[in-house]
Amino acid sequence: MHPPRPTILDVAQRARVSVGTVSNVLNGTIRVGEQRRLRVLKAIEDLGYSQNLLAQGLRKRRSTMVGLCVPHTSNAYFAALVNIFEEIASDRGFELLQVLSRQDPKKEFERVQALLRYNVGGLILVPSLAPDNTLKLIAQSGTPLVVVDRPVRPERYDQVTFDNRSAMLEATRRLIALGHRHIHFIVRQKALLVTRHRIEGLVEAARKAPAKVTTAVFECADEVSLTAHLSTELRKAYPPSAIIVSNSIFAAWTLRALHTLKVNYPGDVSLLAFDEPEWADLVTPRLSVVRQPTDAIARRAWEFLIRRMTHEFDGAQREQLKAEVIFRESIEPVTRRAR
Amino acid sequence: MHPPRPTILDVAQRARVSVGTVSNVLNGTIRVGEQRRLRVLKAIEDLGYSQNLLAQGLRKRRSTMVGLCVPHTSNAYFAALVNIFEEIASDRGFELLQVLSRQDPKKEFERVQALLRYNVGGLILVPSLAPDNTLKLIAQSGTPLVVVDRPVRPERYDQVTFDNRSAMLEATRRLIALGHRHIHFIVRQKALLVTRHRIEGLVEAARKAPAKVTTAVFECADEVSLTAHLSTELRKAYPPSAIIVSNSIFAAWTLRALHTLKVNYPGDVSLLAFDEPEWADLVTPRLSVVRQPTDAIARRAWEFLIRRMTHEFDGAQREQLKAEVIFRESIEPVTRRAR
DNA sequence: CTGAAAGCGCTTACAG
DNA sequence: CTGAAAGCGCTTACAG
Repeated sequence: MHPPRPTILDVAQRARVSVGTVSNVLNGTIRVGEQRRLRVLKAIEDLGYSQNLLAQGLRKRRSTMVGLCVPHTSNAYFAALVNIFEEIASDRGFELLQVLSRQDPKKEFERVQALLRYNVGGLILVPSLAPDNTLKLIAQSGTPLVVVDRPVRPERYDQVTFDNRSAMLEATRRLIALGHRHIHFIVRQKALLVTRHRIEGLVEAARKAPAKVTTAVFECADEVSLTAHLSTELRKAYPPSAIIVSNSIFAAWTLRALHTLKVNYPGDVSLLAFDEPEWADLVTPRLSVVRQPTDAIARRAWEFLIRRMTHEFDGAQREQLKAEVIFRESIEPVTRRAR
Repeated sequence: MHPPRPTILDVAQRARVSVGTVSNVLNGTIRVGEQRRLRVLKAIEDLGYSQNLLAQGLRKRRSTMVGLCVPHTSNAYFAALVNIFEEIASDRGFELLQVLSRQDPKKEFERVQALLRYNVGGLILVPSLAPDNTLKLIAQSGTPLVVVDRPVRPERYDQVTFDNRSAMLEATRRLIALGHRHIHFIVRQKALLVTRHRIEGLVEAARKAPAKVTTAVFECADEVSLTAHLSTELRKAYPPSAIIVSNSIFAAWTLRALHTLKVNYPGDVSLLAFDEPEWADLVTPRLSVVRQPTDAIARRAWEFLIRRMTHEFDGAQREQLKAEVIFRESIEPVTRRAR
C-alpha cells in the first residue's frame, strides 16, 4: 500500500553511480566530481530520498540522537530547558530522545539504560538525588555526558550548574537588610547537593549579619505537610518573617497555604522562591524569585556535549553560572510593629 | 578505552547456540528448548548484554521509538501531555522522540520529517494551524499516526480531541444564567477548527438564551494588541461583562492588562480561560477555566496508536472527550448596577 | 575521484 | 526446536 522509502541504492542506480559515491555527496567528507554530484543531487530530489538514520547510526555506531533525562516536565524550569535543548538540537541536526526519571534513582537508571540501547550520541542529565549508579553506567558505556543543574560529586564529569550558594547568600543578605531576622527555608531534600549549597549561603549570610538572625531549614514532601508546617510555625510567638522555598511547586503550595491560613501576606511574612515559575508576576503580590539562567545553562551544556562528542576536549568541563535574585512585592521590609 | 558493548554474537558464543536462538529467547516469538534458554539467559546476565535497538529497528524496518510533535512545552497542558505519554511509553517499552513545531507549519513539517528518518514506529501529533502538508507526509510514509487535541479535517485520521463546542455552550449558558448579556471571546486564530467549534457553542448559547445576548469574537496576536483591544472595548458605553480567552497565555496577558487598565475585576468584568494553567487557583481571584481531560486524552491516544501499529483496527478511530467547565471567583454575577 | 565489498547488530524466512 | 544465511540501509577502508 505504502511505497517503501527509497534507499541509497535507488539513488545510486538512478544517478548511475555507486552507493559509496551517494554517501560521499551526502556526508561531504570526500570530494565528488561535479557532474556526478549533480546527478546524485538530482536523483535525491526526484526520489524524495532522505537517509535512514537508523542504518546510519548502526553503521557509525553512534546515532545523531541525544538522550535527555530530566526529573519531570511539570516544573516550568525543566520545561524551559527542554524547550531550548530542542531548538539547539534540531538546528544542529540532532533529535532529542527524552525520558523522565521522576526523581527516582532506580527509574533514572532504567530510563538511561533504555537511552543507551539506542546508542545515543550524547546524554544530558539533570540528575536525581542518588545518580551514582546511573553515572557509572553512562561512564562505562563511553557515551558523552553533561550533567546539568545539580552538581554531582566525582569531579570528572562535565557539568554546568549555577551558583546556589552565592544566590542564597545575596538573597538572605538583602532580606536581612530589610529587617528580617527570622528566616525559614523549605526544601525537598536536605541531602541534595544543591540544597546544601543553598543552606551554606543562608547560614553564612546569617552569621555575617550585623544583627542576630535566626534561620531554620525544613524538609517537606507534600502539600499537606507543608501547610501543616506553616500553620504551626506562623502561630508561634516568634514566627518567621520570611520564607524561602526551594522550587516553584513549593511556591504554589505555600501561596495556597498562606491564603487558607489567612495569613497577612506579604505584610507579616515575605516569600521568595527558587525556580521562577511563569506565573510569578501574575499573582498579587508578584512573587520574588531566584531566576536560573536557563538559556545560558542550556547553551553551555550543549557546547560541552559537542566538544565531548567530537573529542575536542579532554579534561572535565565545568561551569557555574550566576543566578539572578529578583525581589518583588512578595517581599516587604519588616516594620517595627511586626517584629 | 571503553570495552565495546557485547553483541548478540557474544551471547550466542558464550551460550553455545546460534544468534537466531538468542534472538528467539529475547523476543519470545518461538519456543526455545529449556536448557538452551537458560544458557542464553545466563550468558546475557554474565555479559550484561542489552539489545542494540538501532540494529533491531533497522532490521524490523520500524523502531520502538514513538515520535511526539507538540507546538511547545511552555504550555502547562502540553507539558502534562508529554509527561503522561512518557510514562505510558516507557511502561510499554517505547521511547519518545520529541520535537517542537513552535506553532509553525513549516517547522512542523521539517521536524516531523526528521522523525520519519528514524523510522519511528508511531507518531503523535498536536497539529499546528496548517498541518496539511505534514499530515500528507506522514500518510505517505505509512507511519501510524494519532492526532491529538486539535481536530483536523480529513476524517480518515485517528483523532482524540475534546468537545469544544459543548464546553463553550455550557460555559456561555452558565454565564448568561449569571446575568451576562455581552460576552467577548478572544482567540488566536478564527480559522482554527478548535476555535470555530468554540464559536459555534458561543453563538448557539446566545441564540437560545431567554434574553438578548450579544457576543463578539476578536483575533489577537500579541500582548500589545490584546491590551489595546481591552482598553478600547472596556471603555465603551456598552462594555462586555464577560471575557472568554482561548488559552492560558491569553489569560495571563488579560490579567496583566486588567491590572494595568485598573479595571474593577471581577466586579465589572468576569474572565474565563480555556487551557487550565497551573496557576489558575493561585491568582486572586482564582481563575475560571475549561479544563481539558489531559490524562484521558493521552491514554486514549496511546490506545489508538497501538491499535494502529499492530493493525488491530482499520477504520478511522475518533473520540471526543468532554471538558470540564469550572467557574471560580473570576466570574461574578452581573449586578443591576453594572448593567 | 570512484566502485566493489565488508560489516554495523540485529531478525526472519528457510531447511533440517 | 535449531542453525546457517540472507538482508535491513547505511559508511568506510581498500584498491584502482
